[in-house]
Amino acid sequence: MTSLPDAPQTTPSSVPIILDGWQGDGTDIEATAGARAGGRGSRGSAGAGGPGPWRGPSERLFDGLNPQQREAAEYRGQALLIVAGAGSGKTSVLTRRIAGLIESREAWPSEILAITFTNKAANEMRERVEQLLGGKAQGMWISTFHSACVRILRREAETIGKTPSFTIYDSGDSRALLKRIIKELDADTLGFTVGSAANRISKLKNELTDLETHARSANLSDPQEVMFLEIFRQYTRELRRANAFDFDDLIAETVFLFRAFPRVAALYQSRFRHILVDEYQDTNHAQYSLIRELTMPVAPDIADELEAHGRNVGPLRDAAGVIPSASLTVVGDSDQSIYAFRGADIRNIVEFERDFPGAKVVLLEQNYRSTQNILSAANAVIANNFDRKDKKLWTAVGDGEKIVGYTGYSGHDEAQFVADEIEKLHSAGMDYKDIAVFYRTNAQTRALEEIFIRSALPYKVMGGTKFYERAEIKDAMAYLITVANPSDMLALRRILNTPKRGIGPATETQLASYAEDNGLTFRAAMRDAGSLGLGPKVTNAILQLSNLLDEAAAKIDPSNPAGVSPVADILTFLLDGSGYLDVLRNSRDPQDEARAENVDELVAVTREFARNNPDGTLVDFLTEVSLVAAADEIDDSSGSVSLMTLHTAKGLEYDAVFLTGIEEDLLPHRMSANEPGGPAEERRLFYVGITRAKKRLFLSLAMTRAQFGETAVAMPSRYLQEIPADLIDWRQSPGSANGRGGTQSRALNARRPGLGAGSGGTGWNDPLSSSTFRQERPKAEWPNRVTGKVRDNGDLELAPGDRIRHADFGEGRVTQVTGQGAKRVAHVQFDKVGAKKLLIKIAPIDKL
DNA sequence: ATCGTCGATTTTTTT
DNA sequence: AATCGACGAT
Repeated sequence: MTSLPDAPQTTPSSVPIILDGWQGDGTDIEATAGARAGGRGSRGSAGAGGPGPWRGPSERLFDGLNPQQREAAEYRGQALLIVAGAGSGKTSVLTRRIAGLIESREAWPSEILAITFTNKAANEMRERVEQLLGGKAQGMWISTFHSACVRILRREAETIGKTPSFTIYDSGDSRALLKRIIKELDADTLGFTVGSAANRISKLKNELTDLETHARSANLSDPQEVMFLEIFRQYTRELRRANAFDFDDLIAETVFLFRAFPRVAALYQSRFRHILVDEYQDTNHAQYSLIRELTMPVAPDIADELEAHGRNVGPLRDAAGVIPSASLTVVGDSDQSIYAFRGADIRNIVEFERDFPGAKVVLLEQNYRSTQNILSAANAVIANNFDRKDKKLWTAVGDGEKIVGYTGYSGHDEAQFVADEIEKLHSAGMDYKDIAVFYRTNAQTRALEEIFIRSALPYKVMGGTKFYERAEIKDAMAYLITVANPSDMLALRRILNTPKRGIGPATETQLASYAEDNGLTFRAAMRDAGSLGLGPKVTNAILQLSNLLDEAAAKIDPSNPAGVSPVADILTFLLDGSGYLDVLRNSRDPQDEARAENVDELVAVTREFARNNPDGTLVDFLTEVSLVAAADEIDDSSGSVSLMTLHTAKGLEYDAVFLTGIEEDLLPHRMSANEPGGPAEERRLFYVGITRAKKRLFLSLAMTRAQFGETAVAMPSRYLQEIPADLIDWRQSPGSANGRGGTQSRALNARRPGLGAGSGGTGWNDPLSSSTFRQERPKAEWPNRVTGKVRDNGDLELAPGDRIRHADFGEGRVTQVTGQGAKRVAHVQFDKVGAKKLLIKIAPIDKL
């Protein structure tokens, strides 16, 4: 840490003092650290380079920016909208803008609030800003909407009747709660499902409609409405009793907090002077409102109050005594809006200029990511969405290679194509980590994974069945949650009889009614189990669990003279004391072994957490875990191919991208057909996928796809025809692959008149006539058909030169064997289908 | 209270 | 195909 020159006059001197007031509950690690250090981080070049504090940011910061980017980074004003096409370098602009504000002394780091879409993006942005500044810039808030709101809510919890250790319910928890409520109310008879109720409640919260407001507008003569109201009421009540917020509450409750307590709002309004929001096109109404609240000026009387409470906001105030609103920068691209289903409102960005009169708009159209062929495809596709401002991405890097297309017979065939092409790319020198495979639905991973495992391709599935959603992890987490937040009945109920200790539903009900009758909490009732007149075995079990939890609670009690234990210790204490791990290890269910390993992995995660956050508390850990997103798991150094949904792919880029399942009913998805604006949003999703690719783009689909265990015929996606035919090199085109003659498919494949450079024909750039095609590959024996069975070849010994027979690929000769033990891989030159790599243990092969 | 079996239901995307 | 819940036997 280099020391900083004296506080510059241009910087409001109030800031460090404001920060002092933020140390209250100690949950704000960064701000606290920043305050102790005098509200600043160390800075390399600021003092050394410029002669005086009034100078603007140094030239060095803007190196390599094009004129538009530079304008966006340098503009100073109340409101700035950066319309940033895909790959146009918006992160560079944002980071330099932040670094410039700090370096020129226009702002302290603690006056910056930057909102990103994922934690990963936040961490990257923080790193890049610190890199630009040549040191740590402590006190900046760079985080997601949800993380920022949690920090605010934990700090202000008491104001709204919660404790700072409130639990965050993820969607799974919300659904579990709703399931109980719906069952209790017999609401399913009125057609309610967990999903529909969860959706509706989520929508309402995203619109900032709370229970009372909704009750006022509800039609009480409709029994379904009445029932929904009751579900909503009970759900709200249970959350309150559990001292918990759901995901949507995090945003909505923060807005309500600000609206109900202007003085609390003023703390944040006066602290954050520069607010930057990334992916603005995906903000929903609640998030929009949050930004509006934060960018409100502070009225003179409230500012007086702040000063009366010792916050020196004087230097911020104008002649009328008002603290003017913070400056707002938003970055977005309406063509990449893909979250309407969860309330994102494209109008937030489209109407930004109306919302913030006098706003400056900067357009970034030059793309630094992809080749022109890829961009031309993207432009052509998105041009079919009508009500949009025309915008054309362009690049200076040249055409690059053509897009490759492939139509498989089945999802497995398609997956095999993907695996083969990845192998080719890899042997041509491309790293696995620079390759990604995208799909519309998580269910599509199955076929891909099956083939990838057999091909011994290193891959990683992002999101999907997340680590933290596994039952054994949720169990272990429930122990921790119960310790941190004893009111959380959902968590307590989960561990009550996990592992099995003889406390069944009947006992649970007795405990609950005992608690009710005596005005106790459920936990207190457990401590009193002796006076319930239950069997000695059950009584003992309850008391044992109760003691275990109490002892664990003592370990996080700050008043405990022995000090606070690290999260890892608490977790192992709970796992040992409850016998949870022992039960898994001694189980004869083979899957339990893997579960035990997962739990061990969680312990490792807690250790890692302690390393990264020396002062991190149990609540900090639980928060972090609750707010991890699929994209956060991506480890750039992993050396594996990344598999993810198109939604998760947003904001990422890869050298080579495979877009799979480009079929009707999948992309666009069947469910989107009825939604207004659905097909347009699906097109944007396709557009987002295309624009992730830097050098190579592969589009693939299948003629038949397995779903619900049945195989259904699939049609090529309408969006495929929107790409000019000359951009795609079809290895196996839908035209021929679909030749079997459905009139529907012909209609879909027919070239619309006047479109494209087409010289007529099918419209598909078709290298294989359908007759040769079928002759070569008779439908009866699809070369890449895959049997769903998992085999175990045990220790089949193979050596170079051996002849083998593969269930799908026919006969071939082993050329090489690599790898060890269960991961032994045979390189086989097949007579008919060429070279493949196979995982010996599970490949459907026999030695001849 | 626990375990096993049968049958229903499932798949859109996510913080 | 696979998971989840309901129901019935121990």
